[in-house]
Amino acid sequence: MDLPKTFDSKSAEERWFQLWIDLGYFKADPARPGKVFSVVIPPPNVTGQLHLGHALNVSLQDIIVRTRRMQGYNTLWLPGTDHAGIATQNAVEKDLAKEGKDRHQLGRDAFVDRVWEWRETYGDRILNQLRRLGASCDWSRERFTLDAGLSQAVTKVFVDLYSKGLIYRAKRLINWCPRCETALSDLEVDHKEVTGSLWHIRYPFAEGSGAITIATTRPETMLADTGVAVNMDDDRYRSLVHKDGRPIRTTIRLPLVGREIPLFGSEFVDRSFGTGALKVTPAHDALDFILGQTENLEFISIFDGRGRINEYGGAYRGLSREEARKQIVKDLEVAGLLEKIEPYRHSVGVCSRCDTVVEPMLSEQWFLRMREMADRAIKAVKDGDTTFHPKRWENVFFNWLENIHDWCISRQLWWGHRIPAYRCVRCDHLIVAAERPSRCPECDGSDIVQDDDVLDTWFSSGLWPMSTLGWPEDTPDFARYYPTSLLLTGFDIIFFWVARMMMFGLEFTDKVPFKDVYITPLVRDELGKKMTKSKGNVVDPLDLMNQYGADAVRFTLAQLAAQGRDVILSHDRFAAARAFANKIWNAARFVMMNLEGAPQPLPKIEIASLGLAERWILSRLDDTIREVSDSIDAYEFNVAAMKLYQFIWHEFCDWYIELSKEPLKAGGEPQAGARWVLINVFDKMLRLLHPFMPFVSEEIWQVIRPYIDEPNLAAHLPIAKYPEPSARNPLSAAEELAMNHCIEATEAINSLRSLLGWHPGQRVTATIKAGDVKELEMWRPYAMTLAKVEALNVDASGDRAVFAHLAWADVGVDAPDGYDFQVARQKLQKQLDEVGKHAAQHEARLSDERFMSKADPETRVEVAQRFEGLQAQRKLLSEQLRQLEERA
RNA sequence: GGGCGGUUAGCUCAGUGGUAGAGCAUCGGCCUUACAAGCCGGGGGUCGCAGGUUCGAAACCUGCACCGCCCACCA
Repeated sequence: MDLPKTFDSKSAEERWFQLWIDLGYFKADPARPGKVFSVVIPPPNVTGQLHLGHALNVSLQDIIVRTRRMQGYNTLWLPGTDHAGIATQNAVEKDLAKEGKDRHQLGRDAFVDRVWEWRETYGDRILNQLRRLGASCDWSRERFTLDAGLSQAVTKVFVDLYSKGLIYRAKRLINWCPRCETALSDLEVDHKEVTGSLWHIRYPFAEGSGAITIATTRPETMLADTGVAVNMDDDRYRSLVHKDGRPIRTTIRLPLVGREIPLFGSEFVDRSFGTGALKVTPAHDALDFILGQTENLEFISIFDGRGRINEYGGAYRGLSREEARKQIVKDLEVAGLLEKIEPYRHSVGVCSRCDTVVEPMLSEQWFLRMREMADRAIKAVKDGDTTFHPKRWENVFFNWLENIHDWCISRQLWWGHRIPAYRCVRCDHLIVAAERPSRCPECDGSDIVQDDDVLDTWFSSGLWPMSTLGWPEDTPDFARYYPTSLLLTGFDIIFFWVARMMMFGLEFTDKVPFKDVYITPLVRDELGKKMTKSKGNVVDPLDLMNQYGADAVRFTLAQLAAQGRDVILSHDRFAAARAFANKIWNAARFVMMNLEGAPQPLPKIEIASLGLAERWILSRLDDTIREVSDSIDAYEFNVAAMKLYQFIWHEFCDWYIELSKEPLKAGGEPQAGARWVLINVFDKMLRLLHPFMPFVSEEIWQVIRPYIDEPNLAAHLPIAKYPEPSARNPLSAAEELAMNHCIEATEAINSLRSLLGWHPGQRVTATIKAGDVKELEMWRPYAMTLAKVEALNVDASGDRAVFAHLAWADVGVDAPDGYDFQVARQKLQKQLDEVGKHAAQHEARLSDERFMSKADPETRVEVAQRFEGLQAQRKLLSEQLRQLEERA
């Protein structure tokens, strides 16, 4: 069969993926017997656009999922998307803004309809992009966090946690985003360094004269000040808060407002900061909130939901925080109370979704008590029920859970799971229930309204491994596939997601939701920078796939995914992976070229009757099978990828294909043997490669498939049996050694020729003589063990095939005309020095009593052998040098 | 302020106690009927710095420097 000269990745991707789906290869069946391997995908946001983080994540998952499936596991990889409450709502709001509208103009119902429309339009986009990568999910089981079943799980969990007393309602200081107009959890606040100012403001005492100067970065919040604090040990202020060893209170008249507020001492105040005096705004600052509680201060909220000054702000009412700040500073200056302004670098909290500076606000919200659940999650990991890879992430996990605060789970958004809490309009009685109650159990009133708030999007994500499998129903899927085998995700959502799944899983099923957690590194650009839209350094995986093919993208990401490292992109690597795909493709062309007229399938051949080279490559294949599957088991994707690369390119292509040319030409038994080995190795190799490069492997495998002799041979690679190494090594120990020496000797000959300046370009003729092993001996004393072949006359033009023959033979080489003995002599001398140095090192070691008594015996033998080899090499190099000098 | 990770060839990275490695780049030589997206070869590294442990350290320990990240209520 004729194959085109280069591999067309695009057409292969389109053809095979659809076919695999149509044939149902990725469909999981809980009724099927066998060991289970189950994974739920970290659901991308519906608004999402595929980025390299997804590509890495999905590639690695697909590698292990495809491997397990081929290994015969009952495999489920469940895909889906997350409604991503705040993110999606923002995206749709932005879309609306283009039409000059905002969500309030639409109203809640119309807005939510609009988001659903958005979801219809874009929700599948990212999943299609994952398919483009070749993700072998069971696409018939696709889930969405707002699906009916998943929503029921959310409701059940909320109601249960409420009845257990773990969910409660409380008025606390929370993070408020004035743009999104919702509460945020601590995790949803990013911290950003900004250059602001430190305003020094004089706060006059209420009685008598004088004032205390406070320093603040937020003068506008002074409208809500209800106290001023100093450190009680601060000499400057001690007399103001202490008298005769007893605390006293000095009263301050708040400028611009006129309210009287107390001055008090507190250990929380840092004497060295600013003036050592702190204005206290309990309703708008976390530290001040604590001070307000301990000092029993008044809590005044000065901002409305949009961050504007509210009705308590008097003349400043209606101003934004920025406007209020300007105006207040100006007014203070006019009043002569502004002492000075210093530039000051500090960090502010911003909404991680819209970058708006968040406002700490006093607000009544729903909270989830975390302590007990967190302790259980910690214990589960400590007990080894769940293991992180790499292990160090466990410490990050522990650290967060140990210091966990209660989780603010309510959001004042419109897009998400509505909180199943209801209130009787008549008597204000609160009812938390799965179904809307028709009557108030307290007053029998029928006017009942549901809580307007929705749940934090991570509340439903936290149930993902359970809810997607049908929980709380006891479905066959849930029974069979929960707990899942592996969670593969990025470290950035360990807190948001991994920890919460652990806690919910343990709380509701008494089981960890996953046995292993593989944490992927962060993908960075070529300069090592995090890829963000604002930096404009985002590399689109779709572009990469178009340029290099999906296989090359997957393979490269696997190669770069060393544990514990950031992934840094390198276009060279993608290009190299594409070249690799093409290399395999061309190897396939070679094989097919040489199968003309061969029977289908090829008749089985006794391993023992095969030639040495044939048995050698089979032996190397066995090693590779072991190494690749072990590496995958250990989640060392980069190691597995490198082993495959090395074997396929540098052993199979560079060596075996060259070695096979001779027997293929010879016909008869040698040809049949070589053909069988080519097909056999290629087959196994493609099966190993398939999880990494599904498309090129399938494309080729289909072509060679008719020649494969296997009972019940699978129709396609995704369901083909994963290779296992042969029970017995096809090579004897002696043969293995000989073959390795053969390769080394060949490389040595090449090296020698280069070293001595006999470049292939000079077209020297080498005469290969059976029986005379001088030249090889020179380089490798153990070359004596090489197999003997018939004498050949070959044109030594630098071809691997020719050298393969050289390696099989004993070589004598004559110097060409015009050979520069001087240059050769210098190079040889350098080589000799090098070898001498190594030999001396070894000799010193061997004569060192401490080494001989303390090193383990194996090492001693090894060193002794190496020393002997070096000695022999030195002797022969000297001899060669002597000869050269003689001839010169 | 606490914690984590990194520092190995020009670049991107493997290497966890025994002669410093790979890919890419570079240089020299090859169009050789699978593949020039290829083949053969060369050059290039006091393994961030300083101590320590050890017969032996890139690797283990201590300290330091620089880069990056995470957590934290310094106004």
